[in-house]
Amino acid sequence: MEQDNHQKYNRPTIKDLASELNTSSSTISRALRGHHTISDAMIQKVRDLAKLRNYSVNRSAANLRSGSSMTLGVIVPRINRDFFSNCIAGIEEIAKSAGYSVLISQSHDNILDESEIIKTMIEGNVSAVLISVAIKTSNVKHIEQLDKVGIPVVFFDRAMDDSKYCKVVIDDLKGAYLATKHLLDMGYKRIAHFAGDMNLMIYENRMAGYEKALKEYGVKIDPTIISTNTLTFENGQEQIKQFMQLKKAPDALFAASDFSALGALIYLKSIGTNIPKDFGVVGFSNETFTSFVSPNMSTVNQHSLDIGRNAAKVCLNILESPSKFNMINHVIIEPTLIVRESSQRIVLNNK
Amino acid sequence: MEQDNHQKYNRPTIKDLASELNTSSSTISRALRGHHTISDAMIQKVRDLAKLRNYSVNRSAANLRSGSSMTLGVIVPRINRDFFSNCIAGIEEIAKSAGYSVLISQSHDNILDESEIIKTMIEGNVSAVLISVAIKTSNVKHIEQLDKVGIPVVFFDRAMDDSKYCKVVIDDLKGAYLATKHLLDMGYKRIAHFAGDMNLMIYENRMAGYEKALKEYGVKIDPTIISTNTLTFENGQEQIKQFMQLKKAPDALFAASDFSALGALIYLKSIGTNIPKDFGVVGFSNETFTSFVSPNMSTVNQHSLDIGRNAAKVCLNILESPSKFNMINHVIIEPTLIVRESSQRIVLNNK
DNA sequence: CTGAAAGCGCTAACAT
DNA sequence: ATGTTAGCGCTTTCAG
Repeated sequence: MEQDNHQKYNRPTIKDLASELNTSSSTISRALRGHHTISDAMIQKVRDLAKLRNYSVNRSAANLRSGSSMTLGVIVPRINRDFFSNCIAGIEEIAKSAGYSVLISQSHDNILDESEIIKTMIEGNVSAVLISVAIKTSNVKHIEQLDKVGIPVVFFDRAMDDSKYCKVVIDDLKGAYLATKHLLDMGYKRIAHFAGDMNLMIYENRMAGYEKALKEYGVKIDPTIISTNTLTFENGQEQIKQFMQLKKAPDALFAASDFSALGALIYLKSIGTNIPKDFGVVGFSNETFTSFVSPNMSTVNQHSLDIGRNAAKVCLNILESPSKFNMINHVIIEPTLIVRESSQRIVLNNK
Repeated sequence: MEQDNHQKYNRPTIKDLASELNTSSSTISRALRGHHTISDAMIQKVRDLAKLRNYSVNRSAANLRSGSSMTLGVIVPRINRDFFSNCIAGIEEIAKSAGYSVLISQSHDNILDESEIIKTMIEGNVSAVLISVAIKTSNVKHIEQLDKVGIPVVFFDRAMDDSKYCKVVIDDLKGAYLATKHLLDMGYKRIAHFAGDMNLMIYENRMAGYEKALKEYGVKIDPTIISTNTLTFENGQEQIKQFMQLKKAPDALFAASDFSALGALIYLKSIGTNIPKDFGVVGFSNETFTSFVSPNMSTVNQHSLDIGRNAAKVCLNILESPSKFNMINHVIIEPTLIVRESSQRIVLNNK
């Protein structure tokens, strides 16, 4: 029988395939999924027909019946950051290999959007949620909605300071420590710090690493050259301008964000500062542009792909464990320092 | 009654709410959706209880029954490009205001992934698909799968050269023309061109715009300073190196991609070329980094947010029209040239 | 304005 | 190895 124009868009169901093969829809369902109790011959026959008739499964029906969507929900502040898109790539890699789909959403660093997304994910019955929280997310009420309905949550990178949740983070303290220590080793004396939002553990830890290195080298911590909420290009430009007008201006910068570090670097160049001779800069995240900009920017590599992969693995562990909520996983990834031109000067004799 | 630990994760259904209010599930369903035949008092009562019981709708069930997912599927090559993430932002804005969700997927510029994603979207019964095709997508077989099941498709930016589909594109020819004309006006004499994949209309058109400007100024087109498939940073670096070794090396570049333009710019700086005095560079897309790099890079603004908005609008038009496939929409967005340092030199007298 | 009943397409006990 | 049956949670006629 030829295609019927009257029902051109009526997609075939397993029932249709079943009647065409004089068998039952359970057999079709099983055959399509390669169930072991179905004969190879039947599997072949069913799959051939399915292809011929252009059959595709109705996920809504399958999800409804089985109670499982085989989908991981991923929430990030924004998708156009290399860091996050790499995390997502890592998640996709592991999820796909385990038969899960990935649903990507961005909160735009907005807690209302984040809340909304979580609601949608609950409605969609995602198997688990992997989240890097919005910057202003200081309470976890909307995240607890997931607990209430039994959906596991794994935090990555930007985690809440609540040890009852699984998380995959880098050792931010160490990353910041390495960066600051490196600047000190290069002979810089007054190292400024652009921190982030102190709500977030990651920025707290980066600050702590900065302070640890200074202490270790006997350098006094000077609050006048530390600023918080300095994460964007614009904020970085603005802030460094102010710092450079101080009587005791800094001669180096460790920024918790590549973007604000870039803002500083561009400003300093515009006023004729020689980088790295007179001023050293180290950022954080290894955004692609850090290797393009001139001078190339030193930065801390967070191994974003690994963060994503590990977050997905933790997630799958939970999903496959019988008692889903008895295992708390805290994975910590080691950051590495990438030294480029912006901080690599010949060490001065008068160090 | 207190929470029952035995069924802690049994999410309430409309049936549960119905029995608690001594009404029917149809009434609950209608009330939750604000159906006009339900009294305001009842609507209030139902919504209050729903909130109290932490009810959330089961989308799988709703989709299955209603046959509509109210979801727009979006497929882009990669999400970590400002251009695409802005398009997505535009789509999200319009979709959300019309009550649609957005499902984001990336093809990684891989036709197999793209095919796979389309399959998944069909299974998920998305209402429509908005796609910017993978670079190697020269046949539309996998896209025709969508037609077969009656899912409308809207192309944006990277469209197939097949007028039966709706598309939202910029006037690439004009953008390229403006860029090249500008370089000529600045007195550059030998303008090279980094083109993209000639499968894609956008790159074909950019090439055409480049040629149009040259012809208009009586400059002969020289294939030795035109290269194709030069879209990445690395390719740009490599290619400009070769061009600069020619006997008749170019003194300017119009690149169809900001990334390859950046590669060229960085290489030229590394060999001491003075930009823009001795060499002019114009890119394409207005990626964020173009305004950071030094010298700032001139580029063509594609108005990515508008592309996304328009693509979503075209999509909604189709979905709301009774005869979904009788309207072909071709929207063309006007690009604008952004002149920055990399091409803005004092016009020489010997022009 | 509300209720009863049917069924979307699929999966999974249970039967054979 | 396959068929029968029930039902996931919702929406939607159709009837009051």
